[in-house]
Amino acid sequence: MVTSRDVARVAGVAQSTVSYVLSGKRPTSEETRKKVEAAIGQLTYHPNAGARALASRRTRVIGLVIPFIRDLHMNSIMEFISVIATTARSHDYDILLVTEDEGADGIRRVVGQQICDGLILMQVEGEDARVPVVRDLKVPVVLIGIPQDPAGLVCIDADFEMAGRLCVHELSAAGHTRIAVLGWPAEVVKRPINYVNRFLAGVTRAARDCRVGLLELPGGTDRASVARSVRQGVDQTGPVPAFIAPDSGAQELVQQALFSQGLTPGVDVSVIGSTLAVVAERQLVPLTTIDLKPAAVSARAVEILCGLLEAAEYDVNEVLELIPPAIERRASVVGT
Amino acid sequence: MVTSRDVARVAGVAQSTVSYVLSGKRPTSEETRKKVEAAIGQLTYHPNAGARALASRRTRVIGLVIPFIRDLHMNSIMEFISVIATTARSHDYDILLVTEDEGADGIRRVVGQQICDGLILMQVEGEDARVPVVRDLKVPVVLIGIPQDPAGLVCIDADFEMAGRLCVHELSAAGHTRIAVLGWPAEVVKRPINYVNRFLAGVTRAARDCRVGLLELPGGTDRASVARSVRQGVDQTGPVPAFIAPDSGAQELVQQALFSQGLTPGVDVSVIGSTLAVVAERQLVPLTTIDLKPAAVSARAVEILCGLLEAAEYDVNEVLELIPPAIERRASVVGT
DNA sequence: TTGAAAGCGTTACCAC
DNA sequence: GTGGTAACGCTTTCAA
Repeated sequence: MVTSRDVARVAGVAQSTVSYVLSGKRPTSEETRKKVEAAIGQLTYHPNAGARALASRRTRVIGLVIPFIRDLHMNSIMEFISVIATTARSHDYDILLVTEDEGADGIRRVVGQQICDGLILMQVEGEDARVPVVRDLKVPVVLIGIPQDPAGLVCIDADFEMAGRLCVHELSAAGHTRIAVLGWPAEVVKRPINYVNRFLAGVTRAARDCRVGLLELPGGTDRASVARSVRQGVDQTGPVPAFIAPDSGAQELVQQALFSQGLTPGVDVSVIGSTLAVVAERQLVPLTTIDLKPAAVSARAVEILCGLLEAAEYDVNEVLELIPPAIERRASVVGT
Repeated sequence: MVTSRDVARVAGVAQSTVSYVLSGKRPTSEETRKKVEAAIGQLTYHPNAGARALASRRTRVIGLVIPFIRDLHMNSIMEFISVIATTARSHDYDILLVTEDEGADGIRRVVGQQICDGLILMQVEGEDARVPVVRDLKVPVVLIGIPQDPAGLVCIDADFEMAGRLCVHELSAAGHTRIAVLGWPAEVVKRPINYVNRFLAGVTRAARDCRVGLLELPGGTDRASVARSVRQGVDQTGPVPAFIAPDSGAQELVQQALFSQGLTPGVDVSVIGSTLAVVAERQLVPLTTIDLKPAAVSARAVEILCGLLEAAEYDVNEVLELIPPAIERRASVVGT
């Protein structure tokens, strides 16, 4: 392995000078910098990460705690990871995976071993076992998702409350006076996942503000239960309501259920969806969608953490940042 | 930070003894081991990863080169990552992410900086830009997927050839004499992805062996083109053929297309699928499926790499290991 | 503007 | 079976 000593020898300077040229932490003459850079290129020198971490007490690695695979929203998780890794690299950080099934010990281990400088927690839920662990860690941590008690923590998430409001306002503006909102599947709802509540709170509040009638229907991931809910909404007395399908998995099923009721979304009935996932629209009639911007959320999480890591002091103030969703009109929403 | 010196002081032994107790690289008396372990527990000591890497020239980190997000098979990618991370941990290794968009430089960087001891490359294609880079790296590398020229490389993948054969044999045994096989979508086929060819080679060979007629139909990810292909298969003169739907994304569409032709899979027509993905079966009539065992493939990749890492010598012999798929009969396949 | 040298916290060799 | 100590390759302080 080629070391900074080799570079120094070739460049005819001291080893420390090589270090300073690389870090820029002290001024160097144009001449020596050239010499050092030439030597580095010639020898294809890469500073040894372990030695650097040992001496500088900084690893330039971020630990990413990924959720245990639970077959829900796996593709969205992949997008998060991909964006996080890329954004981290643009700040000269690497990503180390910590699987959730390692639990609290896993988190304490990577911090204890000083394998990474900080942590990002993905998919933080209302009552998350990881939260108490990270709360009194002496490294900066950024949570994606808002736990029940975010006091003293740095959290970021999509603004689900706003997403709910946008859905209702969009439909109301199109002339709808009755809206049916499908719930999330039971697997999601039974755990205390805050974004569900935040979304529904937004919907409820906007419905009140816009004076539209609200019908909450059970959600599901299977064709039968979604079809049942849709039928229930259609069978109400009065005009056919507009539908809000907040879970990406259900959107396609909603379409199909409506079609089989003789209703064409975007023509006879309005449907609006909001999703964290890169929903595969290929099979769908394009519709208005609320984009919760998972990429923006992930990128911002990294930016925030890198900011904390570069800062001199770690005495972090509580942060709660919500990324506003974008509304994507891919087809006009019609009135009933 | 608590160091091994602190542990040594508390335990009343030499620092080197602490190291040896941890590594087990030399015999220790029961008594001192107890003392050291007690001190470690009491102080919650974690060995510093950087110092350890520097001194031992081993990081106990595996670099995982993940494919650039291309919206195809993202959930299967997530399963791979999850299993790889978990398996690596069970061998006391951590996973560092290297995104494919960092390219050759990214790979050379992590190896050069000695951030990791070895590499796993996911989703290796026929002509893969990463292959020439890793070919002459002085760290062990395991490829998931078989490149055009696997000479001198350690490769592992699902046995797609066998999967193709199994599909045909299964249908032939059920009495079918005509089989229609849907291709992969153009996005997949236009790149030289070897597994597609391997699967089709298996199908072709088995069709010849079993003397069944073979009809190759274009694949697709949209409802229209899949429906067109299915109709084409059904409209042939003679009995309705059995269908092979190798791509997970198309399976659901095939079902729907058959239904709308008045054919019920498993009753009027046979369909067999093989998939790398955790296919969402929720909307499907359960059918016979070829399970390509992505988890087994990923776990084995890690096992192989760990084996190479623990071995004294790195002079790796070429390896090409194929994991046989499992056939899952979730409904009987009927004859035409 | 630059060089010399003292750590950083391990591992592993050499004595005993 | 155990202790002392020289690396490992870098960062950073102190002198010049």
